[in-house]
Amino acid sequence: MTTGERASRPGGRTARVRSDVLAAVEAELAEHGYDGLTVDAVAARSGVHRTTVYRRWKTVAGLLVDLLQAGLDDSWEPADTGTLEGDLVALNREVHEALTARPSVTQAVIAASFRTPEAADALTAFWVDRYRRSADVVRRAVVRGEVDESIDPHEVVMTATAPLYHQLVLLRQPLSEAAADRYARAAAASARSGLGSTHA
Amino acid sequence: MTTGERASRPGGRTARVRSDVLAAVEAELAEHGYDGLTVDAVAARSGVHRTTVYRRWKTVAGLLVDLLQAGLDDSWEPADTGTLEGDLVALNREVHEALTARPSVTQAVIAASFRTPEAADALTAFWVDRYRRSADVVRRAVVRGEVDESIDPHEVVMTATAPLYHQLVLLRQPLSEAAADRYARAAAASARSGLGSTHA
DNA sequence: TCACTAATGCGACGGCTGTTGCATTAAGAT
DNA sequence: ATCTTAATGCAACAGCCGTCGCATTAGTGA
Repeated sequence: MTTGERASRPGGRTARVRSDVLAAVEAELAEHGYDGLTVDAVAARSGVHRTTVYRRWKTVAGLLVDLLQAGLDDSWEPADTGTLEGDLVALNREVHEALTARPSVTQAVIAASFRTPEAADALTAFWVDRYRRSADVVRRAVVRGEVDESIDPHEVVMTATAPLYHQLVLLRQPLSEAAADRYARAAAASARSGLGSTHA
Repeated sequence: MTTGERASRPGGRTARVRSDVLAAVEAELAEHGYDGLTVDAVAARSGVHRTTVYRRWKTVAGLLVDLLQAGLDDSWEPADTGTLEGDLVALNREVHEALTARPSVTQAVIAASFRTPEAADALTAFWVDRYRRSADVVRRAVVRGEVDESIDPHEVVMTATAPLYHQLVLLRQPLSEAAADRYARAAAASARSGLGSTHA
Protein backbone atom coordinates (compact mmCIF):
# COMPACT_ATOMS: atom_id res chain seq x y z
CA MET A 1 0.00 0.00 0.00
CA THR A 2 1.01 3.69 -0.07
CA THR A 3 1.80 3.14 -3.73
CA GLY A 4 2.93 6.60 -4.78
CA GLU A 5 0.14 7.22 -7.34
CA ARG A 6 2.60 8.74 -9.81
CA ALA A 7 0.11 9.40 -12.57
CA SER A 8 1.22 11.72 -15.33
CA ARG A 9 -1.76 13.96 -14.73
CA PRO A 10 -3.17 13.53 -11.24
CA GLY A 11 -5.10 16.77 -11.49
CA GLY A 12 -8.47 17.83 -10.18
CA ARG A 13 -10.84 16.09 -12.51
CA THR A 14 -9.12 12.73 -12.40
CA ALA A 15 -9.11 12.73 -8.63
CA ARG A 16 -12.74 13.84 -8.52
CA VAL A 17 -13.79 11.08 -10.89
CA ARG A 18 -11.99 8.51 -8.78
CA SER A 19 -13.57 9.59 -5.51
CA ASP A 20 -17.01 9.83 -7.13
CA VAL A 21 -16.70 6.34 -8.55
CA LEU A 22 -15.43 4.80 -5.34
CA ALA A 23 -18.23 6.45 -3.39
CA ALA A 24 -20.70 4.99 -5.86
CA VAL A 25 -19.11 1.57 -5.46
CA GLU A 26 -19.53 1.73 -1.73
CA ALA A 27 -23.14 2.86 -2.03
CA GLU A 28 -24.04 0.18 -4.57
CA LEU A 29 -22.34 -2.39 -2.41
CA ALA A 30 -24.42 -1.29 0.54
CA GLU A 31 -27.67 -1.47 -1.40
CA HIS A 32 -27.31 -4.57 -3.53
CA GLY A 33 -24.32 -6.44 -2.16
CA TYR A 34 -21.62 -7.80 -4.40
CA ASP A 35 -23.98 -9.70 -6.67
CA GLY A 36 -25.74 -6.50 -7.62
CA LEU A 37 -22.55 -4.57 -8.18
CA THR A 38 -22.45 -3.61 -11.84
CA VAL A 39 -20.11 -1.36 -13.76
CA ASP A 40 -23.12 0.24 -15.41
CA ALA A 41 -24.83 0.99 -12.12
CA VAL A 42 -21.66 2.45 -10.65
CA ALA A 43 -21.16 4.61 -13.73
CA ALA A 44 -24.75 5.83 -13.68
CA ARG A 45 -24.70 6.66 -9.98
CA SER A 46 -21.35 8.42 -10.10
CA GLY A 47 -22.24 10.39 -13.21
CA VAL A 48 -19.11 9.07 -14.91
CA HIS A 49 -19.32 7.42 -18.30
CA ARG A 50 -19.26 3.62 -18.60
CA THR A 51 -16.23 3.69 -20.85
CA THR A 52 -14.18 5.66 -18.36
CA VAL A 53 -14.88 3.15 -15.63
CA TYR A 54 -13.95 0.26 -17.90
CA ARG A 55 -10.74 1.99 -18.96
CA ARG A 56 -9.49 2.80 -15.48
CA TRP A 57 -10.78 -0.11 -13.41
CA LYS A 58 -11.26 -2.78 -16.05
CA THR A 59 -13.64 -4.97 -14.03
CA VAL A 60 -16.00 -4.97 -11.08
CA ALA A 61 -13.33 -6.71 -9.05
CA GLY A 62 -10.92 -3.92 -9.94
CA LEU A 63 -13.30 -1.42 -8.43
CA LEU A 64 -13.39 -3.40 -5.21
CA VAL A 65 -9.63 -3.71 -5.12
CA ASP A 66 -9.23 0.02 -5.47
CA LEU A 67 -11.84 0.63 -2.81
CA LEU A 68 -9.97 -1.72 -0.53
CA GLN A 69 -6.65 0.01 -1.07
CA ALA A 70 -8.14 3.49 -0.78
CA GLY A 71 -9.79 2.65 2.49
CA LEU A 72 -6.78 0.87 3.89
CA ASP A 73 -5.95 2.24 7.27
CA ASP A 74 -2.22 2.03 7.02
CA SER A 75 -1.66 2.81 10.67
CA TRP A 76 -3.63 -0.13 11.95
CA GLU A 77 -2.11 -2.12 14.77
CA PRO A 78 -3.53 -4.58 17.27
CA ALA A 79 -4.78 -3.27 20.62
CA ASP A 80 -2.46 -3.62 23.61
CA THR A 81 -4.47 -4.65 26.65
CA GLY A 82 -1.55 -5.98 28.68
CA THR A 83 -2.34 -9.68 28.37
CA LEU A 84 -2.24 -12.14 25.50
CA GLU A 85 -5.80 -13.20 26.18
CA GLY A 86 -7.05 -9.64 26.22
CA ASP A 87 -5.25 -8.83 22.98
CA LEU A 88 -6.64 -11.88 21.20
CA VAL A 89 -10.16 -11.20 22.43
CA ALA A 90 -9.92 -7.65 21.11
CA LEU A 91 -8.60 -8.94 17.81
CA ASN A 92 -11.38 -11.49 17.43
CA ARG A 93 -13.99 -8.86 18.17
CA GLU A 94 -12.65 -6.73 15.35
CA VAL A 95 -12.80 -9.66 12.97
CA HIS A 96 -16.26 -10.59 14.19
CA GLU A 97 -17.50 -7.07 13.61
CA ALA A 98 -16.03 -6.93 10.11
CA LEU A 99 -17.62 -10.21 9.10
CA THR A 100 -21.07 -9.72 10.61
CA ALA A 101 -21.58 -6.10 9.55
CA ARG A 102 -24.37 -5.59 7.02
CA PRO A 103 -23.28 -5.07 4.39
CA SER A 104 -19.84 -6.49 4.97
CA VAL A 105 -17.25 -5.05 2.65
CA THR A 106 -14.96 -7.83 3.77
CA GLN A 107 -17.45 -10.49 2.66
CA ALA A 108 -17.84 -8.71 -0.67
CA VAL A 109 -14.11 -8.61 -1.26
CA ILE A 110 -13.81 -12.28 -0.41
CA ALA A 111 -16.50 -13.08 -2.95
CA ALA A 112 -14.65 -11.00 -5.52
CA SER A 113 -11.41 -12.83 -4.79
CA PHE A 114 -12.97 -15.99 -6.15
CA ARG A 115 -13.59 -14.37 -9.49
CA THR A 116 -10.42 -12.61 -10.56
CA PRO A 117 -6.78 -13.20 -9.65
CA GLU A 118 -6.19 -9.49 -9.11
CA ALA A 119 -8.75 -9.34 -6.33
CA ALA A 120 -7.34 -12.54 -4.87
CA ASP A 121 -3.84 -11.12 -4.83
CA ALA A 122 -4.96 -7.84 -3.29
CA LEU A 123 -6.83 -9.66 -0.57
CA THR A 124 -3.96 -12.04 0.15
CA ALA A 125 -1.55 -9.10 0.42
CA PHE A 126 -3.93 -7.32 2.74
CA TRP A 127 -4.27 -10.31 5.04
CA VAL A 128 -0.58 -11.18 5.06
CA ASP A 129 0.06 -7.63 6.23
CA ARG A 130 -2.61 -7.81 8.91
CA TYR A 131 -1.41 -11.14 10.26
CA ARG A 132 2.18 -9.95 10.31
CA ARG A 133 1.18 -7.00 12.47
CA SER A 134 -1.14 -9.08 14.61
CA ALA A 135 1.70 -11.42 15.50
CA ASP A 136 3.01 -8.61 17.70
CA VAL A 137 0.53 -9.52 20.41
CA VAL A 138 2.33 -12.86 20.80
CA ARG A 139 5.78 -11.29 20.69
CA ARG A 140 4.76 -8.92 23.45
CA ALA A 141 3.57 -11.90 25.47
CA VAL A 142 6.95 -13.54 24.99
CA VAL A 143 8.71 -10.41 26.24
CA ARG A 144 6.46 -10.36 29.29
CA GLY A 145 7.38 -13.98 29.92
CA GLU A 146 3.76 -14.95 29.51
CA VAL A 147 4.50 -17.57 26.87
CA ASP A 148 7.59 -19.49 25.80
CA GLU A 149 9.71 -18.15 22.94
CA SER A 150 9.35 -21.39 21.03
CA ILE A 151 5.75 -20.45 20.30
CA ASP A 152 5.00 -19.60 16.67
CA PRO A 153 3.24 -16.19 16.73
CA HIS A 154 1.54 -16.68 13.40
CA GLU A 155 -0.05 -19.94 14.46
CA VAL A 156 -1.43 -18.51 17.67
CA VAL A 157 -3.18 -15.70 15.84
CA MET A 158 -4.35 -18.11 13.19
CA THR A 159 -5.79 -20.47 15.79
CA ALA A 160 -7.74 -17.63 17.35
CA THR A 161 -9.19 -16.08 14.20
CA ALA A 162 -9.59 -18.98 11.78
CA PRO A 163 -12.77 -20.37 13.38
CA LEU A 164 -14.50 -17.02 12.88
CA TYR A 165 -13.77 -16.89 9.18
CA HIS A 166 -14.63 -20.55 8.81
CA GLN A 167 -17.96 -20.30 10.59
CA LEU A 168 -19.10 -16.95 9.22
CA VAL A 169 -17.70 -17.01 5.70
CA LEU A 170 -17.50 -20.62 4.59
CA LEU A 171 -20.08 -22.42 6.72
CA ARG A 172 -22.34 -19.37 6.62
CA GLN A 173 -23.68 -19.96 10.09
CA PRO A 174 -24.26 -17.56 12.97
CA LEU A 175 -21.56 -17.06 15.54
CA SER A 176 -22.01 -14.98 18.68
CA GLU A 177 -19.45 -12.54 19.94
CA ALA A 178 -19.22 -14.72 23.05
CA ALA A 179 -18.15 -17.62 20.88
CA ALA A 180 -15.55 -15.41 19.25
CA ASP A 181 -14.23 -14.55 22.70
CA ARG A 182 -14.09 -18.22 23.55
CA TYR A 183 -11.92 -19.04 20.54
CA ALA A 184 -9.58 -16.22 21.50
CA ARG A 185 -9.25 -17.46 25.06
CA ALA A 186 -8.70 -21.03 23.89
CA ALA A 187 -5.87 -19.89 21.62
CA ALA A 188 -4.31 -17.91 24.46
CA ALA A 189 -4.57 -20.82 26.87
CA SER A 190 -3.11 -23.17 24.30
CA ALA A 191 -0.15 -20.87 23.76
CA ARG A 192 0.47 -20.38 27.48
CA SER A 193 0.57 -24.14 28.05
CA GLY A 194 3.12 -24.48 25.24
CA LEU A 195 0.88 -26.37 22.83
CA GLY A 196 1.58 -24.04 19.94
CA SER A 197 5.30 -24.66 19.90
CA THR A 198 6.82 -25.30 16.49
CA HIS A 199 8.84 -28.22 17.81
CA ALA A 200 6.27 -29.76 20.10
CA MET B 1 -29.16 -36.71 -0.14
CA THR B 2 -30.77 -39.95 -1.35
CA THR B 3 -33.62 -37.77 -2.58
CA GLY B 4 -35.83 -40.34 -4.24
CA GLU B 5 -35.55 -38.88 -7.80
CA ARG B 6 -39.31 -39.22 -8.35
CA ALA B 7 -39.36 -37.73 -11.80
CA SER B 8 -42.46 -38.36 -13.83
CA ARG B 9 -40.37 -39.93 -16.58
CA PRO B 10 -37.00 -41.07 -15.34
CA GLY B 11 -36.43 -43.17 -18.45
CA GLY B 12 -33.30 -44.00 -20.37
CA ARG B 13 -32.65 -40.82 -22.30
CA THR B 14 -33.15 -38.47 -19.39
CA ALA B 15 -30.70 -40.45 -17.27
CA ARG B 16 -28.22 -40.62 -20.13
CA VAL B 17 -28.41 -36.88 -20.68
CA ARG B 18 -27.80 -36.27 -17.03
CA SER B 19 -24.76 -38.51 -16.81
CA ASP B 20 -23.35 -37.10 -20.06
CA VAL B 21 -23.75 -33.55 -18.84
CA LEU B 22 -22.25 -34.24 -15.43
CA ALA B 23 -19.30 -36.02 -17.04
CA ALA B 24 -18.78 -32.97 -19.23
CA VAL B 25 -18.92 -30.70 -16.20
CA GLU B 26 -16.23 -32.72 -14.49
CA ALA B 27 -14.03 -32.69 -17.59
CA GLU B 28 -14.45 -28.96 -18.16
CA LEU B 29 -13.73 -28.32 -14.52
CA ALA B 30 -10.51 -30.30 -14.78
CA GLU B 31 -9.39 -28.44 -17.90
CA HIS B 32 -10.37 -24.86 -17.23
CA GLY B 33 -11.23 -24.68 -13.56
CA TYR B 34 -14.36 -23.02 -12.30
CA ASP B 35 -13.74 -19.72 -14.05
CA GLY B 36 -13.78 -21.42 -17.42
CA LEU B 37 -16.86 -23.45 -16.69
CA THR B 38 -19.52 -22.36 -19.16
CA VAL B 39 -22.96 -23.73 -19.86
CA ASP B 40 -22.20 -23.52 -23.56
CA ALA B 41 -18.98 -25.48 -23.25
CA VAL B 42 -20.65 -28.14 -21.15
CA ALA B 43 -23.48 -28.43 -23.65
CA ALA B 44 -21.10 -28.67 -26.59
CA ARG B 45 -18.91 -31.29 -24.97
CA SER B 46 -21.81 -33.42 -23.78
CA GLY B 47 -23.62 -33.25 -27.09
CA VAL B 48 -26.71 -31.96 -25.32
CA HIS B 49 -28.41 -28.81 -26.46
CA ARG B 50 -27.84 -25.52 -24.62
CA THR B 51 -31.52 -25.07 -23.93
CA THR B 52 -31.81 -28.44 -22.24
CA VAL B 53 -28.97 -27.64 -19.86
CA TYR B 54 -30.51 -24.29 -19.00
CA ARG B 55 -33.90 -25.86 -18.42
CA ARG B 56 -32.73 -28.62 -16.11
CA TRP B 57 -29.81 -27.01 -14.27
CA LYS B 58 -30.59 -23.33 -14.63
CA THR B 59 -27.05 -22.06 -13.89
CA VAL B 60 -23.41 -23.08 -13.81
CA ALA B 61 -23.65 -23.29 -10.05
CA GLY B 62 -26.57 -25.67 -10.44
CA LEU B 63 -24.41 -27.99 -12.48
CA LEU B 64 -21.80 -28.03 -9.75
CA VAL B 65 -24.37 -28.65 -7.07
CA ASP B 66 -25.74 -31.62 -8.96
CA LEU B 67 -22.24 -32.95 -9.51
CA LEU B 68 -21.60 -32.62 -5.81
CA GLN B 69 -24.75 -34.49 -4.87
CA ALA B 70 -24.22 -37.19 -7.48
CA GLY B 71 -20.74 -37.88 -6.22
CA LEU B 72 -21.67 -37.68 -2.58
CA ASP B 73 -20.42 -40.61 -0.59
CA ASP B 74 -23.40 -41.02 1.67
CA SER B 75 -21.72 -43.61 3.84
CA TRP B 76 -18.81 -41.39 4.85
CA GLU B 77 -17.77 -41.49 8.47
CA PRO B 78 -14.61 -40.41 10.29
CA ALA B 79 -11.82 -42.95 10.77
CA ASP B 80 -11.56 -44.64 14.15
CA THR B 81 -7.90 -44.87 15.16
CA GLY B 82 -8.49 -45.39 18.86
CA THR B 83 -7.35 -41.98 20.06
CA LEU B 84 -8.77 -38.48 19.69
CA GLU B 85 -5.46 -37.21 18.35
CA GLY B 86 -5.24 -39.96 15.76
CA ASP B 87 -8.82 -39.37 14.62
CA LEU B 88 -8.31 -35.63 14.25
CA VAL B 89 -5.05 -36.10 12.36
CA ALA B 90 -6.79 -38.47 9.96
CA LEU B 91 -9.63 -35.99 9.55
CA ASN B 92 -7.30 -33.09 8.83
CA ARG B 93 -5.42 -35.13 6.24
CA GLU B 94 -8.67 -35.77 4.41
CA VAL B 95 -9.48 -32.08 4.41
CA HIS B 96 -5.95 -31.20 3.36
CA GLU B 97 -6.13 -33.61 0.46
CA ALA B 98 -9.49 -32.28 -0.69
CA LEU B 99 -8.30 -28.68 -0.64
CA THR B 100 -4.89 -29.15 -2.26
CA ALA B 101 -5.96 -31.53 -5.04
CA ARG B 102 -5.68 -30.09 -8.55
CA PRO B 103 -8.26 -29.40 -9.65
CA SER B 104 -10.11 -29.23 -6.36
CA VAL B 105 -13.81 -29.79 -6.75
CA THR B 106 -14.18 -28.50 -3.22
CA GLN B 107 -12.50 -25.21 -4.11
CA ALA B 108 -14.72 -24.94 -7.19
CA VAL B 109 -17.87 -25.48 -5.18
CA ILE B 110 -16.77 -22.90 -2.65
CA ALA B 111 -16.26 -20.41 -5.44
CA ALA B 112 -19.71 -21.23 -6.77
CA SER B 113 -21.24 -20.74 -3.35
CA PHE B 114 -20.32 -17.06 -3.53
CA ARG B 115 -22.38 -16.64 -6.66
CA THR B 116 -25.74 -18.24 -6.15
CA PRO B 117 -27.72 -18.95 -2.99
CA GLU B 118 -28.53 -22.49 -4.18
CA ALA B 119 -24.88 -23.45 -4.28
CA ALA B 120 -24.34 -21.79 -0.91
CA ASP B 121 -27.20 -23.74 0.62
CA ALA B 122 -26.02 -27.03 -0.85
CA LEU B 123 -22.52 -26.47 0.44
CA THR B 124 -23.71 -25.43 3.89
CA ALA B 125 -25.91 -28.52 4.10
CA PHE B 126 -23.04 -30.71 3.01
CA TRP B 127 -20.71 -29.28 5.63
CA VAL B 128 -23.24 -29.34 8.45
CA ASP B 129 -23.70 -33.02 7.74
CA ARG B 130 -19.97 -33.67 7.67
CA TYR B 131 -19.32 -31.81 10.91
CA ARG B 132 -22.18 -33.59 12.63
CA ARG B 133 -20.67 -36.94 11.73
CA SER B 134 -17.15 -35.79 12.55
CA ALA B 135 -18.22 -34.85 16.04
CA ASP B 136 -18.35 -38.60 16.75
CA VAL B 137 -14.60 -38.69 17.20
CA VAL B 138 -15.01 -36.47 20.25
CA ARG B 139 -17.97 -38.41 21.60
CA ARG B 140 -15.94 -41.60 21.37
CA ALA B 141 -13.13 -39.87 23.27
CA VAL B 142 -15.63 -38.93 25.98
CA VAL B 143 -16.78 -42.54 26.25
CA ARG B 144 -13.16 -43.67 26.57
CA GLY B 145 -12.72 -41.14 29.34
CA GLU B 146 -10.10 -39.37 27.27
CA VAL B 147 -11.80 -36.00 27.54
CA ASP B 148 -14.39 -34.49 29.86
CA GLU B 149 -18.06 -34.63 28.87
CA SER B 150 -18.37 -30.86 29.18
CA ILE B 151 -16.34 -30.54 25.98
CA ASP B 152 -18.26 -29.26 22.96
CA PRO B 153 -17.62 -31.80 20.16
CA HIS B 154 -18.37 -29.35 17.40
CA GLU B 155 -15.85 -26.82 18.64
CA VAL B 156 -13.07 -29.36 18.89
CA VAL B 157 -13.52 -30.44 15.28
CA MET B 158 -13.86 -26.83 14.23
CA THR B 159 -10.65 -25.87 16.00
CA ALA B 160 -8.78 -28.64 14.22
CA THR B 161 -10.04 -28.06 10.69
CA ALA B 162 -10.70 -24.33 10.50
CA PRO B 163 -7.02 -23.32 10.09
CA LEU B 164 -6.76 -25.53 7.00
CA TYR B 165 -9.69 -23.90 5.27
CA HIS B 166 -8.54 -20.48 6.36
CA GLN B 167 -4.99 -20.89 5.12
CA LEU B 168 -5.71 -22.78 1.90
CA VAL B 169 -8.99 -21.23 0.80
CA LEU B 170 -9.11 -17.70 2.12
CA LEU B 171 -5.47 -16.72 2.60
CA ARG B 172 -4.48 -18.76 -0.45
CA GLN B 173 -1.15 -19.76 1.00
CA PRO B 174 0.63 -23.13 1.06
CA LEU B 175 0.15 -25.39 4.03
CA SER B 176 2.09 -28.61 4.51
CA GLU B 177 0.50 -31.82 5.66
CA ALA B 178 2.78 -31.62 8.70
CA ALA B 179 1.20 -28.30 9.61
CA ALA B 180 -2.24 -29.87 9.22
CA ASP B 181 -1.19 -32.60 11.62
CA ARG B 182 0.01 -29.98 14.07
CA TYR B 183 -3.35 -28.22 14.12
CA ALA B 184 -5.06 -31.55 14.72
CA ARG B 185 -2.76 -32.37 17.64
CA ALA B 186 -3.20 -28.90 19.11
CA ALA B 187 -6.98 -29.29 19.03
CA ALA B 188 -6.72 -32.71 20.68
CA ALA B 189 -4.40 -31.44 23.39
CA SER B 190 -6.64 -28.45 24.01
CA ALA B 191 -9.65 -30.73 24.43
CA ARG B 192 -7.84 -33.13 26.74
CA SER B 193 -6.80 -30.29 29.02
CA GLY B 194 -10.42 -29.13 29.20
CA LEU B 195 -9.91 -25.85 27.34
CA GLY B 196 -12.77 -26.49 24.93
CA SER B 197 -15.43 -26.70 27.59
CA THR B 198 -18.61 -24.80 26.90
CA HIS B 199 -18.71 -23.45 30.44
CA ALA B 200 -15.04 -22.79 30.88
C1' DT C 1 -48.55 -51.77 -32.62
C1' DC C 2 -50.20 -47.26 -31.66
C1' DA C 3 -51.40 -43.16 -29.34
C1' DC C 4 -49.89 -39.93 -25.62
C1' DT C 5 -46.86 -36.75 -23.78
C1' DA C 6 -42.62 -35.60 -21.27
C1' DA C 7 -38.11 -34.43 -22.62
C1' DT C 8 -35.15 -32.72 -25.87
C1' DG C 9 -33.67 -30.23 -30.19
C1' DC C 10 -33.80 -26.08 -32.81
C1' DG C 11 -33.64 -21.28 -34.24
C1' DA C 12 -34.30 -16.69 -33.09
C1' DC C 13 -34.63 -12.96 -30.08
C1' DG C 14 -33.65 -9.27 -26.28
C1' DG C 15 -30.58 -7.75 -22.89
C1' DC C 16 -26.31 -7.07 -20.89
C1' DT C 17 -21.16 -6.71 -21.07
C1' DG C 18 -17.05 -5.04 -22.57
C1' DT C 19 -14.53 -2.83 -26.65
C1' DT C 20 -13.26 0.51 -30.22
C1' DG C 21 -12.73 4.90 -33.01
C1' DC C 22 -13.48 9.42 -32.76
C1' DA C 23 -14.96 13.94 -30.67
C1' DT C 24 -14.71 16.88 -26.66
C1' DT C 25 -13.09 18.70 -22.33
C1' DA C 26 -9.87 20.39 -19.16
C1' DA C 27 -5.24 19.99 -16.61
C1' DG C 28 -0.59 21.54 -16.95
C1' DA C 29 3.19 24.08 -19.40
C1' DT C 30 4.94 28.09 -21.99
C1' DA D 1 -3.78 33.77 -23.26
C1' DT D 2 -2.63 29.87 -25.89
C1' DC D 3 -1.04 25.35 -26.89
C1' DT D 4 -0.51 20.50 -25.98
C1' DT D 5 -2.24 16.30 -24.69
C1' DA D 6 -4.06 13.30 -21.08
C1' DA D 7 -8.51 12.12 -19.53
C1' DT D 8 -13.13 11.79 -20.36
C1' DG D 9 -17.55 11.67 -23.10
C1' DC D 10 -20.05 9.56 -26.79
C1' DA D 11 -22.13 6.28 -30.01
C1' DA D 12 -21.95 2.14 -32.19
C1' DC D 13 -20.59 -2.51 -32.34
C1' DA D 14 -19.61 -7.61 -31.49
C1' DG D 15 -20.09 -11.33 -28.41
C1' DC D 16 -22.15 -13.93 -24.90
C1' DC D 17 -25.94 -15.27 -21.88
C1' DG D 18 -30.32 -16.73 -20.86
C1' DT D 19 -35.20 -17.19 -22.66
C1' DC D 20 -39.04 -18.24 -25.64
C1' DG D 21 -42.19 -20.60 -29.11
C1' DC D 22 -42.45 -24.30 -31.76
C1' DA D 23 -40.91 -28.78 -33.95
C1' DT D 24 -39.09 -33.31 -33.11
C1' DT D 25 -37.81 -37.39 -30.56
C1' DA D 26 -38.44 -41.12 -27.60
C1' DG D 27 -40.16 -43.18 -23.07
C1' DT D 28 -44.61 -45.05 -21.31
C1' DG D 29 -48.93 -47.37 -21.16
C1' DA D 30 -52.82 -49.28 -23.71
